[in-house]
Amino acid sequence: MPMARSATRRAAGSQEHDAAPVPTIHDVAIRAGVGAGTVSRVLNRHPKVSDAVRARVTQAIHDLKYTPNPHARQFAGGRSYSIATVLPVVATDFYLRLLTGLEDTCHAAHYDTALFPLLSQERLARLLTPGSLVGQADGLVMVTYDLTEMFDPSATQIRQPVVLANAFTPKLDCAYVDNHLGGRLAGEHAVTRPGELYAIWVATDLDALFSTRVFKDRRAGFHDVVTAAGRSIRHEMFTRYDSLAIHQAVCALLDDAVFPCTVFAAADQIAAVMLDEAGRRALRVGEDLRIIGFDDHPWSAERGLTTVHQPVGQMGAEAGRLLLSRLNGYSGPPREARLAPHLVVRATA
Amino acid sequence: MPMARSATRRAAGSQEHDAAPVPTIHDVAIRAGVGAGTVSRVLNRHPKVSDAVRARVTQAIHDLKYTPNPHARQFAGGRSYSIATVLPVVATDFYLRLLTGLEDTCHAAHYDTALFPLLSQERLARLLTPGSLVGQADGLVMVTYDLTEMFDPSATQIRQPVVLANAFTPKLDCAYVDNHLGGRLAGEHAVTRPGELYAIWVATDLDALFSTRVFKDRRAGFHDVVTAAGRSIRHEMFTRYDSLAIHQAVCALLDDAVFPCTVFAAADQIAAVMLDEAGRRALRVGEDLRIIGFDDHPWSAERGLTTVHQPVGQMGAEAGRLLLSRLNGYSGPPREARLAPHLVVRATA
DNA sequence: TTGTACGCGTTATCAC
DNA sequence: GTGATAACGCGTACAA
Repeated sequence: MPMARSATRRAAGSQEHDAAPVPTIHDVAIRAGVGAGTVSRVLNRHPKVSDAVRARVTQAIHDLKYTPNPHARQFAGGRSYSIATVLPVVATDFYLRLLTGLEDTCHAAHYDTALFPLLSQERLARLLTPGSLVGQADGLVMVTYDLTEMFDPSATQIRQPVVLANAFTPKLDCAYVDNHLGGRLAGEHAVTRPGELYAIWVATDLDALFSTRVFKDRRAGFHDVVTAAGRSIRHEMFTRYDSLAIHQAVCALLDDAVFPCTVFAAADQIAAVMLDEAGRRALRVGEDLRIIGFDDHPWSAERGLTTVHQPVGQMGAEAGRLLLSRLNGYSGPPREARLAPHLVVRATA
Repeated sequence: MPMARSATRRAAGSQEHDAAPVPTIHDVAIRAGVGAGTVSRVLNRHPKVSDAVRARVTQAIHDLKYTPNPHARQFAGGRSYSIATVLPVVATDFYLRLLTGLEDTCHAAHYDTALFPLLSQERLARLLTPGSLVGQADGLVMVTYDLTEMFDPSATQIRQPVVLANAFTPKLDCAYVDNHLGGRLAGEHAVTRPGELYAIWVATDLDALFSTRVFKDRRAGFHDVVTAAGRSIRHEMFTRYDSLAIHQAVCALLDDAVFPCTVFAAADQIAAVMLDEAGRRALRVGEDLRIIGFDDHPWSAERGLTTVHQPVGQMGAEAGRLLLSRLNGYSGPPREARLAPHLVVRATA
């Protein structure tokens, strides 16, 4: 007869406070005057539970401050209700928007998410091993970089479903923005403006660790349209995505630009720096200097930036949906959510 | 009689490949011709296992590519062998060094680590809840920010031992560098140099979300020494830790600096930008302009930067050691590892 | 030194 | 609609 057996469990090495017996599903069942199975059904939103019982159980859970033991849960053949997200450097608006979309979707389905930033190759290798915490998640989202490509499949011990966000491969579910189209949209607008054309791109892959096609696609799209219009780009700059490097590239471009001109900056972050610098140089933005960005971050509207809008939050949400679909049993061929960007014309171009 | 029962388990929603039955401890036991308990003992480095048996088991583990199921492991009353690290923005040399030290120590003890970057208040609140992945770790390292302070203890559902790295509180185990001493060391060197004194600090706490005493301590130490020497700082700048903001602060400082002078930059990152800008302005570094940094990153030596060396990797390692000690049963009062910085004199000052 | 048996908290499959 | 009960994989007494 199971009684106060819950009073036993205690995390190893807990600081001092001895009490705080972690309540179990049985404790809840007793307090609610039902069986453990019923509590489980309430927890898992099983449809066939009477409202009265559901209420009693919910109340008991609340009273006892009961939280299901995630390990026991996963262990019982169920799932851990956790999703691992592997992504590059975290502190940018882009990833913040993407993660918000992703997490909102996952949390709505009662999944928790953990972030695994890509810091080094060595760390990455350990990440993709089944013993690691990534291996314990029910599913995996890889943002911007398709890590499955970096290892031969036998070494890659990934057992969970994987979806890619902001990247594409035919082998996996993907949620991504059509960057080639984005480049074309920028190009179509740019060629209608008078004067010279310039562009600043983000140089990735410098350390050859990871690679993404995002900026290549934007550039290809822009080139296609510009060429088709019989125009050419007077000068293209490449910069690391670091605000000092961006500043230097912007200055270098403006130093020997011929005005009037239109600049396509492959990211709003770059466009913003160029706006600052243009102000410092007393250039008339929208006349001498026209600027088209890419991203449409919340602050882009405030600054009057003409830019290519990316539905970033939606991309995260789609990635979440694709993964949840797999977790709910879908096992067909890979699917994709290709999202279309659109141009937002404001004051700068 | 347990046989191929392992052939049953399968992650929900796995992509396609049906096979790959995940081996269990029983499979290993059978292959090695021993009991399951013995395999467990080998896994947990129990001393009383004969070398011969240990070898056979190890071989079987290798052959089967067996990995213990972490959930089952934790569930059986053991530990999950995972440590959660909560930290601010990740992509700086500082955190890279710290994490390296921390992870090396933890991995040596067969613990895996997961990173939880602090992106928003909302995310943080969910992090500290027992159901979240952070709650599943055996222990917790909080870097730079003491998150336990942000919530009243009843709401903070942290059940695991916590250690602070790069921060201090008397309530918890801490590994930190004596930043006040670091500031004093910089000050003592600075006052021996001719000319004016300047300083650039990092302004934290701007959004009042988190707070750290790190830069306050450096400033206080520097002030103490400068004042005691009967000197004063001609001008102090504050900058966000973002390379554009840093660049602006550096330019502003140099724009109306009186030379010769000595500048204490509260982080090497700032000192490096100042070195760049000084070169651009053709200032003679080490004569017109003397620069003292703080951190001593690997690249600081190459640039000849005089700086306060912080043993960052060691700080991470000490944090790991303190946590492992708790996990191994220590339950006494909080302990601290206070590490001493030291001045490294090179060409710039 | 090694094998056996039990229990950890939860979900799922039965009967009812 | 609900309550028993059998797994799930591993650690660990306890017996040998």
